[in-house]
Amino acid sequence: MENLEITTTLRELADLLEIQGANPFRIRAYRQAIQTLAGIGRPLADMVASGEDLTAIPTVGKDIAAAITELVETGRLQRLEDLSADIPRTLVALTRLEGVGPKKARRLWQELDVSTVEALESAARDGRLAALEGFGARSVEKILRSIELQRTSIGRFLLSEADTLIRPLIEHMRKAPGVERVDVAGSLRRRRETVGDVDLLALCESDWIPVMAHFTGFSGVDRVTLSGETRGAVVLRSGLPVDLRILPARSYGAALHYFTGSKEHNVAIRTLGVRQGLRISEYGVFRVDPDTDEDEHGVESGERIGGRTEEEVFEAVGLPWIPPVIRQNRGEVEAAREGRLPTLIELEDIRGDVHVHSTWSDGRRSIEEMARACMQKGYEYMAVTDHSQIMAMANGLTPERVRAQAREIDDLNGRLDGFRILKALEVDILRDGTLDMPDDVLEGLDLVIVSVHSLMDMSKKEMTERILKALLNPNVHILAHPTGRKLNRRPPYAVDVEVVLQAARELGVAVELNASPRRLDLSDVHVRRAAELGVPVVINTDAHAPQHLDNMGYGVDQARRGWLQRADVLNTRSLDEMTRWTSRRAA
DNA sequence: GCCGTTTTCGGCCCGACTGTTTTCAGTCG
Repeated sequence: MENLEITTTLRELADLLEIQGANPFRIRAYRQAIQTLAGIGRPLADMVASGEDLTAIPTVGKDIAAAITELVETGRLQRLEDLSADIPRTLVALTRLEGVGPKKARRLWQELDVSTVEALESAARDGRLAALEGFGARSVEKILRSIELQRTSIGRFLLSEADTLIRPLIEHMRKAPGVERVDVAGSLRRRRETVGDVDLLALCESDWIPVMAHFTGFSGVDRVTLSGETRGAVVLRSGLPVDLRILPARSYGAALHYFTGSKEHNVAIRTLGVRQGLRISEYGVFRVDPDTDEDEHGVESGERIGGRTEEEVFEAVGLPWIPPVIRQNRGEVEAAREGRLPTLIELEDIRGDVHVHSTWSDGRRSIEEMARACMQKGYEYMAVTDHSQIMAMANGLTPERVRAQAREIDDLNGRLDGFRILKALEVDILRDGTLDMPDDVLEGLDLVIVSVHSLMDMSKKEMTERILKALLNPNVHILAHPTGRKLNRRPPYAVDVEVVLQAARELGVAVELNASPRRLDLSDVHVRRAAELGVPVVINTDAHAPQHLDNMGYGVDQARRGWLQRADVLNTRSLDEMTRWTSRRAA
């Protein structure tokens, strides 16, 4: 059993306990353990198998260790099954809606007999919900809006989740009889921010039947939805649907291209082929024989002129290989034809992370630990950007604590060789656009990030003005997670991104591409626009623990989807260039 | 439910905001 499955199960248990009204600290204990477990790179199943003491993991005690062991060994959790006999598990889905928490979910169930999102929607529409004490017209409206959003994003997995969930199946398929290689295609290969399913390709020149049996026989399979000779489909226990196609070498590149998509990109490529008398399909590139009747076109009729590799497919239509991340039919075919494909930024180009939290606010590790983790990545610098004081829950910094933190950073900078910690803050943009920190404090910092964490329901006009006002403060360098969205959870707040980008250009402010897989904010489209406008983009992880620094790759993927090149991204610059840029605004 | 002692029970981050209230519960971060 995967770590993600274990944490997902424990999370469901915690959610149900909360709806039940259990001791809040007990629930917190579960959540803290989930948080810790989510950051553990090693498979818990291995630790169980080798008899390691799981209670050695901080926040994991006797009971949670036993739960993990039970899950690994039996695939089930008795206490969750007992609990769900009393409380419908579907209530958990209600708490995913904005404005509905455990208490309201419980009341909806007990007082309206509503236990599913569908039933809640009916109750909202026929007036029963508004009649319930504590609910009014506005909350009904908010709930309906949230249901609508959930409906459009339902069944989609975060890119990071799909990466994790598919890995064991790929390893499994690499051991299938006669399989020479296995590749990911589809939206996962294109690194889309969320994926609905995963497409796998397997290269096999021998008998395919045992390969398909190997696939459907994988231990993580919940159900098999399709099992033919060349194509199979399963749903994993995690809910992730996976398609497999088995192909011979002569078609493999064509299939990889075809199943990588996007659909729109494929249409563009096929159209190019048609003009040159070519038929391009997942089986290969074929020269159409004009003497052959239309209905005599078998899948492999005509002269095969390519298909072993993707390069052959592109070459057949006179193009260089196009990176999967930009195969969106957003100009890449034309750019390829004209020899002006971008040289996309790479993870190795990144030289620092300038949005990192520490235990001074809501981070989980000290500044030194975070800095050492950055050094291990080969970075030259890191900015500590703890929260400002209005983020009370996050233990935000007062001006006094900012000064105290500066002394700690000075000390560390004196000790860390070849690395620099920048004194910085993530300052909240208040309702009126002023900043949650006096200017004289900001003036003493190396770097100032500003962001919105409250009052996200403002009108577009108000929110845009609020952010613009914040950017006008000459101490501000970077606008973090500019739209506030959380994938599959919360829509972006209403803000005119174009106006903000224009202002950023005028004022010399950079915009962040927040690399957290849950945010990836700005979007590919908006970062591309930023680069087009000449607004520097900075890719940051917003790390609250060392392992979050690994999310940089997700930010880079997103940047690549937005066509960004190294020069477009601020934190590809050296420390000297970076400090020159940060001191420029104040000058 | 976990942790750390005060060694076996008490403490565990809490302020802002919303929508509904008329004094506050619930949600969010």
